[in-house]
Amino acid sequence: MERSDKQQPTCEQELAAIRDSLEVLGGKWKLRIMRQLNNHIDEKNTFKKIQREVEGISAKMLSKELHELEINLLVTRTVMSTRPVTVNYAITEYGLSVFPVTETLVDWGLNHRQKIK
Amino acid sequence: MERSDKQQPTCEQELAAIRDSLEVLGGKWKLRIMRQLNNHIDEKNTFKKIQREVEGISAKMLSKELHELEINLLVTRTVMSTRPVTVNYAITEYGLSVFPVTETLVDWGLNHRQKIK
DNA sequence: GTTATTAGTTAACAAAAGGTTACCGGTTAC
DNA sequence: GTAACCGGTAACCTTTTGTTAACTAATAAC
Repeated sequence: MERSDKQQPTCEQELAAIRDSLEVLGGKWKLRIMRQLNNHIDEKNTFKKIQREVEGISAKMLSKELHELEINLLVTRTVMSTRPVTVNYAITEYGLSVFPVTETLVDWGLNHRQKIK
Repeated sequence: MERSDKQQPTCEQELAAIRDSLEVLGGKWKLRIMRQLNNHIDEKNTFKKIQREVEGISAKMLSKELHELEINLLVTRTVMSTRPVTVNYAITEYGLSVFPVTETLVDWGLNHRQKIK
């Protein structure tokens, strides 16, 4: 271990890492929600506001997806003492790390659409 | 358009591109198959050989996934005139373009596992 | 003729993901 | 009191995804 302390992951570990990434970022809504929060990062993003702006999502799915994003430390949930009570969701510093990943997915997807058209 | 001929994709186009990427590369088996083919790129990779080496995959899924990869120009399918007939699958030049994408997924996934442990 | 091999296909089923509707508790405005 | 707004939850249904087991056609070895 002269050049680095990092172990090379095994093939199995790499496959597990891909599964982890796709589990946390995959599905129909997670990245849409993340992008929505990121595009309005200076504003208050309440549950209802997100639901209005992420087109087509139901309360059930939004609730579930936000909870999973929160567990994965990508967003924070803050109950505000307004009346009626509102809940603010915000991207975390760590949550910003998903955007380089999504960029590679965007680039590959755009290129692929050209390729197979 | 002074600095580039490329149009900036709209938000909708970016979301569509992410969907495309996840559709082509997502699911339980596609990236496993691609990695298996890439790790044995100098060898003949027949249907049965792939099935033996991609642990747990059924003939039905392997058949379906290979067909989809072929449609997306990521692998080629070649019927060999051996007896009994065998079919060789190989990654295309274009197919290699998925590996930079998978690397970012691997890196993010490995980092994320550290983060939430 | 029987068995084994390759490369699949088919049908039935189970599990996971996502959608729909109705509803709850707390609060405020009318 | 009634209706509306917020942030959900629960039950149920549909669609998508993946699994299992049985089967085919062509060839070859015994």
